[in-house]
Amino acid sequence: MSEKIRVRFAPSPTGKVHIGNIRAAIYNWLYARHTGGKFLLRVEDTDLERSTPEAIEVLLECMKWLGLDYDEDPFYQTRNLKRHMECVEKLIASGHAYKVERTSREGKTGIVTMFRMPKEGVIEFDDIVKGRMAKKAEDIQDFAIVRSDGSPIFHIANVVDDIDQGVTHIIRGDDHVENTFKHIEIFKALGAPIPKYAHLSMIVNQQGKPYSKRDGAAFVGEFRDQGFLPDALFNYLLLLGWNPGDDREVLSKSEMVELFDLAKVHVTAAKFDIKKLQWMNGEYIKRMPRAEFTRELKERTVAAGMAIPEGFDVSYLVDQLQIRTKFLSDIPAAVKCFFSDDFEMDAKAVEKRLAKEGVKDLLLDLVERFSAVEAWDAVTLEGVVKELSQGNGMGPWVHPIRVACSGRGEGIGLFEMLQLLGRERTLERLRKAAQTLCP
RNA sequence: GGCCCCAUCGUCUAUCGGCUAGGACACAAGCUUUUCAUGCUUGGUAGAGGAGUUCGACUCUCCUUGGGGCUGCCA
Repeated sequence: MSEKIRVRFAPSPTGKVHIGNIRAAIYNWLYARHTGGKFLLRVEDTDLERSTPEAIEVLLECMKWLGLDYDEDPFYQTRNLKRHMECVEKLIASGHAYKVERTSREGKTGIVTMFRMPKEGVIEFDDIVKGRMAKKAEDIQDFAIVRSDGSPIFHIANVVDDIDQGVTHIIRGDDHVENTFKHIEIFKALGAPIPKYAHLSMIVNQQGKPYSKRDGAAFVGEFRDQGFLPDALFNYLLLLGWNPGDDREVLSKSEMVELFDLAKVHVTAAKFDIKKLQWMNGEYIKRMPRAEFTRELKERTVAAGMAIPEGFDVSYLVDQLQIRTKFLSDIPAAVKCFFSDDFEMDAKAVEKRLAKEGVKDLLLDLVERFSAVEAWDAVTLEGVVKELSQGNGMGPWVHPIRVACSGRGEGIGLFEMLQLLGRERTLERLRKAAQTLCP
């Protein structure tokens, strides 16, 4: 590759980063890393209302969270205003643009600068993902590039910035294909080389409409808050429109970089499937280094206002919990029964497992039997229940114990849980449940 | 309305003319000696419709239908 590849991610900061947008960033990043090119960031901050320092901070945070490191300093569109206007002057001087009085949709009348599209011929380009694209020039109207208040419009700012940043490949959303025909003419009129284009399909909802916040979490921050891992989100978004050509799905960053091929990106829109993302998240949690999961467990426990007592076997809990965890944010609820006596009793579980005839006696009987065991460990305790069940299934004992001791119908292995709880607390909870929750 | 793009299981997809159409998620059943999970096994469900090209079409061409995008002094 003789030409040095330069791609860019050019979002306008609005305080939230949409997954469709960040997927474009991911594809840009991967393409740059795969080809050894540069991944540039351009902040299109011309909407001064929304492009606050906070909004920009959110954007940078999201990129950092996902590991989308960029080369060179961020390029701020507002700082290139002078160049935009210089280019507009050039276009006017060369006859490619003209001023005219117009009335906007809002009814404001003023002088705007229009770009003059050719009136005949065909504008065409080879899109790396969509293939040959062509459109008759006559089908595209002249369009405004400077507002009546003198500020440059997206089309001119975007193109001039791409020229100034030396962008060679523009990888962006599908919704820009029509703009591309316009932008190509601007590049030509300015005497600049025309970059290569790759248009990415959109992420859509179950109805096939563009995926929006109405369809669920739509912004990167929401996924983070829900406990999704950045690498899982990254991996899932990548797979939404690209695959390595074999059956591999969970890929490391280096595999992604090595295998990514822009030409194999799909043309069709992909429906967002939260279920598969959840599965992917579980896969990533399972593969998480143990030390990291342990750290997360400790941090999240403390952050939820609980303390881990001295001598508590965290390692054993990690053994039990890591493979079962789908969301790191589920950790506090999953560990609460170990670090607090003030855990919620799931009403449905109580109804189903405790509020039944006979359960009270069963629990009290267990208290007695458990009191008698010498060694308080999972194997011994399981032995006790196994003996009681006489090979007919431990369900009748196991479920009430679980609910009585943890308040929930699901969790880590029951006897492992009792071992972690310790004799005193287990007996106490069984007694309490028998007395207060059973008929 | 005009212009552009798209079309394989419910979903993400493999297939670059030979297919008994493969994998993953989800779902169902079973196993892991009878808990919650994990893991494993098994199962069902797909090429929008119609012409054409070809020995042969999911793969190529055309039409129809359906879906999406654009058509701003938004980006």
